[in-house]
Amino acid sequence: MKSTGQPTINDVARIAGVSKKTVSRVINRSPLLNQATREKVEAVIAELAYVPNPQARALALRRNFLLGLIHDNPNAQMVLNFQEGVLDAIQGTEFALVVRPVDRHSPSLFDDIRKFIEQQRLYGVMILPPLSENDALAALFRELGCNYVRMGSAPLDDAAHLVQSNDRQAVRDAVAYLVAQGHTRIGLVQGPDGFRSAAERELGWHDAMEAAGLPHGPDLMARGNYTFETGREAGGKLIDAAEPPSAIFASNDVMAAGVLHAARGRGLDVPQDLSIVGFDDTAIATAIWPPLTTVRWPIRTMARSAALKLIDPEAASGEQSLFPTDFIARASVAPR
Amino acid sequence: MKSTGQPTINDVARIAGVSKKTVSRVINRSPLLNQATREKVEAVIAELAYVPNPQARALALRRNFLLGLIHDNPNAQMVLNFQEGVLDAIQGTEFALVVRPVDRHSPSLFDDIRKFIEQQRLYGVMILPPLSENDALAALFRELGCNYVRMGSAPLDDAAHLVQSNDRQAVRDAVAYLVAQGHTRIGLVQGPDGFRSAAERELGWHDAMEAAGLPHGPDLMARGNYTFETGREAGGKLIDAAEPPSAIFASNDVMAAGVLHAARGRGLDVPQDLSIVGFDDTAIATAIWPPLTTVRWPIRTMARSAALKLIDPEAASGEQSLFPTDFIARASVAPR
DNA sequence: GCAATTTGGGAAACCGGTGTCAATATGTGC
DNA sequence: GCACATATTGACACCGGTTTCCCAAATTGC
Repeated sequence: MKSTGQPTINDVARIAGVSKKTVSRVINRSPLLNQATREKVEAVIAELAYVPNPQARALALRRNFLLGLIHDNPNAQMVLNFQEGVLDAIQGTEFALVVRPVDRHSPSLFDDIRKFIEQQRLYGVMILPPLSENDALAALFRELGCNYVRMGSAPLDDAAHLVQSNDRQAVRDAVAYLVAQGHTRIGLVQGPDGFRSAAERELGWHDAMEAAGLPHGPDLMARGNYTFETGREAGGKLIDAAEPPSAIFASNDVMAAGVLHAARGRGLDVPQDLSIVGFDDTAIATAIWPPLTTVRWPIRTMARSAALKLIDPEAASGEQSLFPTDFIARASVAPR
Repeated sequence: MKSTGQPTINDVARIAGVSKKTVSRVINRSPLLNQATREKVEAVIAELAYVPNPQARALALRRNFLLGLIHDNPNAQMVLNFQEGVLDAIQGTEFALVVRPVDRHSPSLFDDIRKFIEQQRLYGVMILPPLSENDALAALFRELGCNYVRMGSAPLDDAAHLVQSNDRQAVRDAVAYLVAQGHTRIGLVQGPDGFRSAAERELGWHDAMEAAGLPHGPDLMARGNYTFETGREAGGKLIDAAEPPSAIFASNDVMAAGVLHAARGRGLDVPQDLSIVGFDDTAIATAIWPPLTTVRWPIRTMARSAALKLIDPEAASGEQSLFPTDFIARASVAPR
């Protein structure tokens, strides 16, 4: 007779006058169960406020109900939105979300992740860019028999293991908008080497410039690494060129803010002297002046989809895995 | 003979030629164990890459190794830094971090949290502001027998359940800095009603103004709710006043960015015409122009401390629970 | 050299669930 | 009224660890 602690299935069984197994059947909505029995047991469950012990279930079922999120992303808002999206998906289920920030430059990265997976025996993991672009890492998950979903900006894997946005198309459209505003020299601040998203966004710029018959040589390109400071440097380089652009597309919002900073430091007015477009629509896009024209991708929805793919692959197989982006026009672009 | 799946304690015991219990003793570093036996078992463990099943351990020990993080914070960078700090603390242990974003305005907030705690049977939870300021919530955790630590800007609880920064002192110092720069009319953009941090920061401003014998009436105060937009409105209100301030302290960085925005919209130069100071030192502080003078609080260290308090209360009892802040002088302040 | 005391390690029960399979009612066809 | 199918429930082993209890071997004291 234990009075302390939460009630167990044995307590419920004893009080309801049935066997453990019957209680288990009620919990799991087994169809072969008498209605009267079910109601009797449910009444006791409600009375005791009984909640099944997930650890015991995990042990018996040989799988737990933990979803992992592995990330090393410089964009906090993005990571948090992703977490919220996962929560949308697991709301009301017995799943929980375990987070694991990592350092992608750590030499022990793979060991750390392996240890994490083996220790926690996760039901599945979700991987955020840029880690998600690492095929060796995906191979590790397969080797460990751990279900996974990668979040990406381009085809990395089969649909079952991926949620993605079409960054190339999105940037193509964004740059086409600049062209429609009369801009003919449009600079590009590239993202870092090794980021798939950076490569895709560069391709989008390239596509749009080529389609419009506009120049798109290396003198219109400068590389950053998704940080404010590198965006400022790259922007400065483009602005200081012999033939500076009248508009710049930066591969993310933070770098776009850097470009803005560089322009202002040189006495340029944005958007009159220079139009700027970013990517991500994070909080900074509306926290700077002028507010930034940018591209929003539905990260929360994508996160929900990623979690569903892990929880219930069959049900999610009908779900899309390529998500559309939104172009958000704000005051940082003016007609030429 | 199971070839698939991870090795269990039984596999180790069989191969090492000892009993389960002996293996368990090795894992738990029981002292009453022969050195030779220990080494033999350890060799087998290493060979099989055996990792104890945390679910089974959790079941047998009647407690699991999950730390929960409950938050509803508008500041993504802060939440993420906190997560990283917790990870610092649990690195190398068997603990994992489970996150749970919530909506503090949801009518089912308490039910949701109660369900979360009961379902997951967490080892302990950490609560971030502003949720951490809710005493009824703390009472809920006590009722549920769930260990908790609150993160706060002022005394909310006994030291064992709290990590805090001294916001009042920090703001007092920051405003004193403005006074030292020759400013005599210094405005305050308050944080939202009901936020303890907002109240503390307001007190700090009040302290400093009073100490300097400067005016600190309601005409120098305007309220925001920690968002950019409200910061912009509050800043506009102060600037448009009959006798506008030459410097403004905003209770967080995002609102400070809003004030900057408002100033620029009215043709003021920052810092020449208006000096601005923020609070938090989040990413936005250096992503705007001019970079923001602000106050940094050691959130990552505080998070580490919070996690330690949960994991090992005795060891952490010596730890401080009041953390010092840093004043970060940048270009958004100029002498009057 | 023998009893007393440590020390090392095993057997079995247990944590709180689930799966398998058999047992017990109930209903059906003849 | 009887053999048989079917619906409902329970007994028991099991998931992979830990704890309790106890015994055998090794060491010590005399």
